[in-house]
Amino acid sequence: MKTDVCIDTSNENMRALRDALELLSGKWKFCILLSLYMHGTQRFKDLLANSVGGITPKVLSKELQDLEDNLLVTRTVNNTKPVTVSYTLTEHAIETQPVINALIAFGVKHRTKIKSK
Amino acid sequence: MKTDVCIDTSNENMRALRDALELLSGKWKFCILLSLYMHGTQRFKDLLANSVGGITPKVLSKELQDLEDNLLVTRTVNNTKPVTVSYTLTEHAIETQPVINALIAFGVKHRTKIKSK
DNA sequence: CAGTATCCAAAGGGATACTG
DNA sequence: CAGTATCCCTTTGGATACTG
Repeated sequence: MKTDVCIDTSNENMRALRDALELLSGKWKFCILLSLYMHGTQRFKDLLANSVGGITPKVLSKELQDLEDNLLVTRTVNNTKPVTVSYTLTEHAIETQPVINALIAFGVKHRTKIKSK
Repeated sequence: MKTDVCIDTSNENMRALRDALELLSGKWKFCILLSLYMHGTQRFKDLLANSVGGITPKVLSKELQDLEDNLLVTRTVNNTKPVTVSYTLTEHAIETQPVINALIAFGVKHRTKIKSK
């Protein structure tokens, strides 16, 4: 007798994948990270109006908090008048770079693939 | 005078990233793909009960249709009694492998990072 | 400027039962 | 076995206005 398919809940890869998705899945997190990669440190206003097109302040605020809680971005209040706030990637955020690069590569290839359908 | 920050809507990377996310974001798509990578061709029942823990038939059905529409999986009806259906990754699905690997790697590292908080 | 508050619509997803 | 159908709840996200 043979147990043919193992249950993936007990699988480490599946577990790690689900962890990653729980944090990063959704419409905005990767876009924010990419924007910070490309432009470096940015202010709330810049993320809102320029680099992450279409996001609203409420959503951006919430996404940035999630990223901060998970040690992927740092929030810095600047001594300016009026006060400005800067967001920067942490060292740990480097770990997301391969994911983003792979997603972009897939997006590019997928576009041409679907076009030729 | 200097235009300091470009609008990312016109950026190819951001565009590709958003395309990829539109298709692959969510709780299940990557899990289904990973499961097919690990176990090879599988039947609906196996994906449902064994390899993708927790998904319901309605959702699995819908996710598989999405993946099929986007040329990532192939659906095959087998000549058995009762009828069975097999799902296999397409050649094009190889393009998602780097994303999944990167997500898993991130998930592993992120777990240890957050634990030590 | 950097958010929050409020309100609301749509999508995602789960439980359960049912069908060919 | 491989799905669909129905119902319903939660989450996500958008519009808009407001505050320190």
